[in-house]
Amino acid sequence: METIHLKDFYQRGDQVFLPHVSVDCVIFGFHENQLKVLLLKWKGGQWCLPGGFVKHEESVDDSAVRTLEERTGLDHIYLRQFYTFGHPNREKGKKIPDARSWVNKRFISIGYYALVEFSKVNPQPDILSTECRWWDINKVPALIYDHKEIIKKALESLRMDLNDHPVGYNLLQEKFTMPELQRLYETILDESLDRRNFQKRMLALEIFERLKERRTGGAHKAPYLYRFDKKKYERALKQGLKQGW
Amino acid sequence: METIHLKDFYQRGDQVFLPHVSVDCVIFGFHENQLKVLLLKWKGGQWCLPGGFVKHEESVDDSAVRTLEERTGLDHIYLRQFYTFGHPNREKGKKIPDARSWVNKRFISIGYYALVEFSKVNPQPDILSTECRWWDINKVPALIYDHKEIIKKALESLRMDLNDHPVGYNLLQEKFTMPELQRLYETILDESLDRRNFQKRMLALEIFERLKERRTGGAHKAPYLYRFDKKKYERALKQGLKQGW
DNA sequence: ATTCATTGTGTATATTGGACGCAATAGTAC
DNA sequence: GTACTATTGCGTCCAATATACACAATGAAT
Repeated sequence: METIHLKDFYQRGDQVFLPHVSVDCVIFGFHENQLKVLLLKWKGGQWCLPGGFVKHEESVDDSAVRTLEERTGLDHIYLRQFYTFGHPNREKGKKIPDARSWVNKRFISIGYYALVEFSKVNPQPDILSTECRWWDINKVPALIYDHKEIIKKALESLRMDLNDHPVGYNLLQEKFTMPELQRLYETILDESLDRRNFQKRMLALEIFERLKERRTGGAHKAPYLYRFDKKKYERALKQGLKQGW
Repeated sequence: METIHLKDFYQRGDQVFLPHVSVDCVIFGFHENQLKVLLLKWKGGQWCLPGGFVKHEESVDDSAVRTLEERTGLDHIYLRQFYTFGHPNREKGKKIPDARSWVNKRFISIGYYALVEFSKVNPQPDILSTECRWWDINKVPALIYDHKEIIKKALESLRMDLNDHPVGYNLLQEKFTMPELQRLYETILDESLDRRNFQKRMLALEIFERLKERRTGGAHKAPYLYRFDKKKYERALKQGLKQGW
């Protein structure tokens, strides 16, 4: 994409990308007890979700992965498709410089959300934007199109998924404490949880490994550090990780 | 669609429909204690899911609704988008008569599943097919493209949704008995449930109205008839219909 | 050494879920 | 009509789980 000139992109992008189909990514991060989303500042001045288009021979998933890698500098990101947005007027107020461009048509957008380790991300704008940075989930600015609705639905999906898929650790550093994991859950779910019951519940999943290290430096008793244990996780999955019925 | 000639559809359908975007519907029915799906016999001879294309000014949801109404003769059907399929080779072996047609390109397909009352459906083939009929979910024939995978994912989604959304009644007639509802759940979930606990659990939802009538004619004690009560349902939804956390 | 917020672990209670008992009932057999 | 049988409606008991809460241990600050 870097080698494509903007003019070419507008005029002949449809030779590379499928028309009418786009991908939008809601990239979640967690920093200073706040849930964040990564947004781009569109050259028109407004903010929007990082997204992209699907190459003619590329899978939609891969398109999302490519967008993610380009915006964050990371790979192997936790990614999940959650909904496809297809209202004909979802891009109300669309303003594309080149009126005749293929980009100036109606688009169906496939929504993905991603969970990333905040501190590792190196935000990079794309060729259509001038800035890329984190926003507090409660303070996102006005966004183009239906992107606010997409974020809303992504958060709802994440909350639902959290019930039966303990994926929250993807938002934390490799080693983390139970209090840190709890703050994360509380922030995502927007409610406070009992410290002791939370710990019991998480440990009952048997997908974390407790290290001998502790997080020192805090003003009080040093909590243990934990690490996600993929082997334990896969074993737990096979046993059926607590689901309905 | 009926007024469109097949030749026009292949040659100029892209003036009406978005290229590269399709909708596939997994229509579930329930009959004689069997879960059924409605399939079409493609003119090439193979079977496939009922589906369609999205008009330029039409929402994707509406496209699914249109397909549903055309294939079943019903409206106000319970419908849910569950996944979008976007692998570039998902239509391996595609054989479109007109090789140059827009239909002969790659398609992204948005998957919906529908729950319908079996006895009310009047199956209708579309212009690309010669036959439309129900198939037992366990006996579906070879299907084109990735349609078998789509059915599989639809069933998984239905099973998941059933945990927190008691939508099963959509598959039954207006009045039904608890044993009938239980057979339905057992069929969808593919496991047997305790009769008494099932009844307790369903009635605890407080979304059904028990009628004074009973289902007579059976060889034994006549069970009560129940009916879905939308007002109760919406009240229950507001109270939070049993979810995690 | 004392203080204090925080952590690790445990218990007591309430709620839910699953296994099962039993009387009532609608048809069948005689 | 009477006895029989499979099914239904309603209930109880026990285990599993979830929730509320108690208390000692810890580590930095004073």
